[in-house]
Amino acid sequence: MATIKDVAERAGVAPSTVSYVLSGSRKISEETRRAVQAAIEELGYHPRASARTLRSARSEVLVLAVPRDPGKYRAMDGRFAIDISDAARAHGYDVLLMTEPDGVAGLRRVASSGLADAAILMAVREEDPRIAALRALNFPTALLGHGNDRDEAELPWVDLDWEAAVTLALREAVAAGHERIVFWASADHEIAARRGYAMHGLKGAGAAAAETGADIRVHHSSGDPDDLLKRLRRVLSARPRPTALVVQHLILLPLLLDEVASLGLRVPDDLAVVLVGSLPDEPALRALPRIDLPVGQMAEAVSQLAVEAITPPPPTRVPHPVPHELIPPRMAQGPRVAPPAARTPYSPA
Amino acid sequence: MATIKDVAERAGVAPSTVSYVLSGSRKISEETRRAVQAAIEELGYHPRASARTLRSARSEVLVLAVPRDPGKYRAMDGRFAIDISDAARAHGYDVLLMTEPDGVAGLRRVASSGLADAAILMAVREEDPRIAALRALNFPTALLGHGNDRDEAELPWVDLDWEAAVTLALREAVAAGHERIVFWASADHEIAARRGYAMHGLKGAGAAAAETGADIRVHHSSGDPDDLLKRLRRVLSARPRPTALVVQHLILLPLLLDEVASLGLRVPDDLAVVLVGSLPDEPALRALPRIDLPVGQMAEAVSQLAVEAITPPPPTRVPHPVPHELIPPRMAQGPRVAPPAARTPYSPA
DNA sequence: TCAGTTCGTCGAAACGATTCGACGAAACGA
DNA sequence: TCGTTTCGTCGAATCGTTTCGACGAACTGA
Repeated sequence: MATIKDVAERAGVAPSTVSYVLSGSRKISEETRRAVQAAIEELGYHPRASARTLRSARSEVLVLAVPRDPGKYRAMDGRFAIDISDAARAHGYDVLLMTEPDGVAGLRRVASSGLADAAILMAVREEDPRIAALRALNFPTALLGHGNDRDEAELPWVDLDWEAAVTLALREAVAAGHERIVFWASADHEIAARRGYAMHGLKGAGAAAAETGADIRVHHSSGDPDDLLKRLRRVLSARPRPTALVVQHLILLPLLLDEVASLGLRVPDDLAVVLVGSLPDEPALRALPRIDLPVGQMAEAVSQLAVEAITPPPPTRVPHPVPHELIPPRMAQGPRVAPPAARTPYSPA
Repeated sequence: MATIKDVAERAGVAPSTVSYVLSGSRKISEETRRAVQAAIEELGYHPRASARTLRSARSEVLVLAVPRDPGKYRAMDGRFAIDISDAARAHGYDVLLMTEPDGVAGLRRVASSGLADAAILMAVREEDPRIAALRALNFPTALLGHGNDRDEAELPWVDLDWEAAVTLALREAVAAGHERIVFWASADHEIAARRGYAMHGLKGAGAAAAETGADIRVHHSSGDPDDLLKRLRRVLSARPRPTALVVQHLILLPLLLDEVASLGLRVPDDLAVVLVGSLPDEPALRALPRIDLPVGQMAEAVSQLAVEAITPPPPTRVPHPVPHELIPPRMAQGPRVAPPAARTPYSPA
């Protein structure tokens, strides 16, 4: 493994000169620069990350805390991880995965050993102990998602405006002519845990009801497949039957659609289905009107916030506000909400 | 940030003594050990990873190269990433994500800067340039999946025995009484690229046909949703209609099932569906007989191989073989393959 | 011609751990 | 009593960068 010393020797200069060529932080003559560059190429030299980090106290690494519900896996999380990694690279950072069930110990270890320069937290929960731990270490942190926690106000975050998203989806359903709409909210346990997206979604349903005056019934989903199906059957057997279903709880969506089909209901003729917070670019979902979770945009934004948190802007006369980004929802490219079929075909007496 | 020196001062010993307490590589009196431990607790001391790495030339990090088909996202990849991260931690390693579209440059950078000690490559393709690059650097590497590449023989890998898996699935279908079975193989582009799982799957179908003598038709899937649906409709409109469908191309499975339903076919009464290589613990799939991809087991195995590749076993008289692990398939817990319905219900004359 | 700049490069210190050889004190055997 | 081990600890070198101050040489202006 070549070191900076080897490069210096081969180029006939001092190691510090090589360093300056690399960093560009001092003026170097064109001739010297060329000699150094040549030596670097010839030796295939790459600076040791550890030496750099030791000296500069910067690792150029972000740690990403992935939520772990043991036994449960959400495709969305993987997608975020990949998109965040891409976005971070664009800022010159690599991404380290933190999947330990006890995120607190893991984050503490990574943060205080200097393995990473900042953390990105996914799926923050209320009174999240990871937030407290990182704040105690004064470790730069950005959050993906937000709730209503006190601590969160002090940290930068990015989120889809779930409230506006649910309102928008319901409004579209109403605009398409639906009068009896069911909002299939987050699962019981998410609501019990007062997850941000869950609470905001419920609020959005309330707002839509008030705004449109339509008959919007809210039903909580369930994490248990059988339970979910039972509830769905009950909801769809009500008379008159709802003609549109706006779904925020998407983890079990295939199961849900399957059940709808086996109840003999055709989508969208018998039941219009609208999704809120879906995985973008999912071919399987292309036939459904939906509001995708803007994963790419959120990944880009949260990476940027994390990087910015590393070197706080110079203190100004007016205190700098902690940046929060609420992304407005928009309907995905694709089909619009289908109008309800006439309940009973028109038959003149 | 406390350093080893601070700890030493507070404990009234030399820095080296602290190091020995931490590593246990020299005998230390109980009294001193306690004093040092106390100082460590009080100061919340964590050794700097960079200093450690600089000195020891070990970063305790694995880099995981995630396959990137731009615009495409496979939930399986995220799942592997998370499971591998868990498994690596159990060996004392953290995982760095490598998602750069040009994996070669990224891996070269990480490898030769000493950011990681070994690499895990997912979705290896034939003549994979990443393999060549890493081998040129003599960088410890383990592969997830295998094909028929020359280079692969030199590197450790883990894979599901796709050939046996497909054979097993088809054999189960035959055993359940099916006589006309369609094997829905990988997509055209995967086969054209001669991906390992695709080729092995096809081979398994051939083996099953030879073994059982059943009428097994092989159809290649398509990456294009519309194309896939077109092919499916053609296959299912053949007369006599196949009674079982063994599916290896699962990315578009929901779409496929949707189409089956909208053709008016009930699963499994009109058409038994068997999956090969599915994501484990997917509630949506619990009603289908299937052979799950053993993600956890593969993640564990590939992590272990990567770690072992870092410190090669001492050379023995007989040369050490490169370890390759082919995991035997097994049907997932859940429903068995349903027998075909009698084509025409029995009706005594 | 000479003092003062500017320019390009160098040498050395520092970052924070690990580890080898050394060393004083205590324990040991003869 | 005196050499020899053994035990526990220490000091110093080392890993490979970055960066600060210094220092000749060349250039400037009077």
